[in-house]
Amino acid sequence: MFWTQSREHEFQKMVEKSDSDQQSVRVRFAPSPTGYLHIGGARTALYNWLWARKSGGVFILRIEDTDMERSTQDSVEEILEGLRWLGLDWDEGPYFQTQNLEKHKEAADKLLREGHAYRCFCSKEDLDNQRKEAESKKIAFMYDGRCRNLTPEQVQANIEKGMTSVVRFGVPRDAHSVVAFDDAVYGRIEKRARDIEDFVILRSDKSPLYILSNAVDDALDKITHVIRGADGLANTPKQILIYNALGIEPPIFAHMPLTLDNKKAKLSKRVHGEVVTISYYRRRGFLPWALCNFLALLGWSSPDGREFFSRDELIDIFDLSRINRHNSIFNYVSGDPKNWTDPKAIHFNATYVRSMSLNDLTPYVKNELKNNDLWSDCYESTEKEWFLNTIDLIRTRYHVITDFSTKGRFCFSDDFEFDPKAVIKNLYQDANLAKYLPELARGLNTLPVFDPEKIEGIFRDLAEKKQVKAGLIINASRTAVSGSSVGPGLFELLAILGKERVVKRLNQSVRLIENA
RNA sequence: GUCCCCAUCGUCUAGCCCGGCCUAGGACACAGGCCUUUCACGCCUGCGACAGGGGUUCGAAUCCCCUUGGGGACGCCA
Repeated sequence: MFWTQSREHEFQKMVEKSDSDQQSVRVRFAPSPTGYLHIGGARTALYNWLWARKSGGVFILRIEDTDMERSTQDSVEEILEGLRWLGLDWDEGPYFQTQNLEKHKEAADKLLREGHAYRCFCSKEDLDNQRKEAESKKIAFMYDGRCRNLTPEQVQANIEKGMTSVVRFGVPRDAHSVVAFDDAVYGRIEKRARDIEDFVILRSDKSPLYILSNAVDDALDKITHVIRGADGLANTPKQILIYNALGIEPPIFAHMPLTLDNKKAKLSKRVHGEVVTISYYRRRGFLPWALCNFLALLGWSSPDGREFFSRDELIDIFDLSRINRHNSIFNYVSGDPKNWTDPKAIHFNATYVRSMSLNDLTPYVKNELKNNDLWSDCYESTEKEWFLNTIDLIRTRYHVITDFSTKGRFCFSDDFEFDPKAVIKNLYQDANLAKYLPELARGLNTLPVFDPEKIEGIFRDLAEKKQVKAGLIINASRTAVSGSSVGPGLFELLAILGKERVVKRLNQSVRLIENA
């Protein structure tokens, strides 16, 4: 009676469509907005996105916001923001599951009317007690289906008495009934119908449950491949049952193994902190594609053993069939400042930072410098060549983009810090440095061409003249001009910094030395 | 407790489907060395795994069974 003619028609169309022509691929990422976008979610989104792009299909974003109490707008924003940053652009959506609530109810009504579902008047308290008791006796609890055989008259009578009811799906109970499907990753999965309980699809307040909403939305969105975490594996037989009862061809399922922590527990912000959130990687200076590349390899491998791929290369080579079946571990150990996240993830980022084209890298560096008041527009005009040479020189030892504004600060500002250890090691080493450095500055100042070769000549000459090892003045100079004891080859570095700044910093360092 | 899934170096994994090419390959991490003005990069070397037990077979990491271990699901959560 609630089932209107037009809705009926809609489902009918769906049925016809699904078993006619081979449709193009449609996949979706369907997060629930109850928190942040995390590593696991991003990986799921990535695999869906890759599959869509590979097959020339459509990637849909659907926000499953039916849990009104826990869903927040902030969370939606963060998820969209995260996906955008990762570069996982969607073609449709974001759709919101709550928008389809009526359709979910209609599907439930249809199931009810056609005898695939029934009203259950058992109270929640009653069931909870049964469950608890079963648990204490260590026996499996499954709803016994006692309301399944209520006659229409009994149902009517209960309703008139004002009893509340939920709608349960009536799982086929023929002797050897089996629900089976071919998972694109796990292969054939079979489950005996007798091991599936009559699950609830509509609450007593008539609101649909996820298991129903999700399946109906996938049908409505004409999803062809459901690529999701393996935690959805156990739900799948139930959803297949729903599809079958609705007369809809189920999508192809591809369950991907889960990513756990090094104790094989679920990753969560609560216990692991920000390191599981995507926004953290953005803040810590990760390149979005480096993260994607790393994530892609958590549960998937290429046929040729390669690990680094451009976007297009990965899209080209990615395939559902090479997703493996065992869970992987996100190798994060807390309290290690160097390996603050999975070391392999850092390795990927560092490799991208030092090997990607300067053209692709520059926007990230620009943004980082801007955020730290180190940017100057001339880096894109008059000083462009200098800027490019500079980041190319310093990037080889950087791991993350933030390094450009911290470790690399001395290149873009005179206001940088001196590492106390470096000062002690390189500047306090020899009191004569207070004389050598200004002398060096004078020598450098005479150079008409400030290039690495000429600069080195000045250094070597001075070392010989003073009868000291060149390393002494080289290392002292490094600290004097950069504040650090580590960095690129010194002569190249000085050439980049330019005569004026070098001479000034060399002379100023005398004060530091004299304070020793 | 029931059902489902999984099992190769510390971690990510190749090999498994279609047994022999596997004294098990690669990557990260770690250790040592080379290069070097430092730190990186790079290069070289080392460390390091087929969970255990049965079968099948001339031959098993690969096939089968059991055990063990791990994960997931079992909500009027999603």
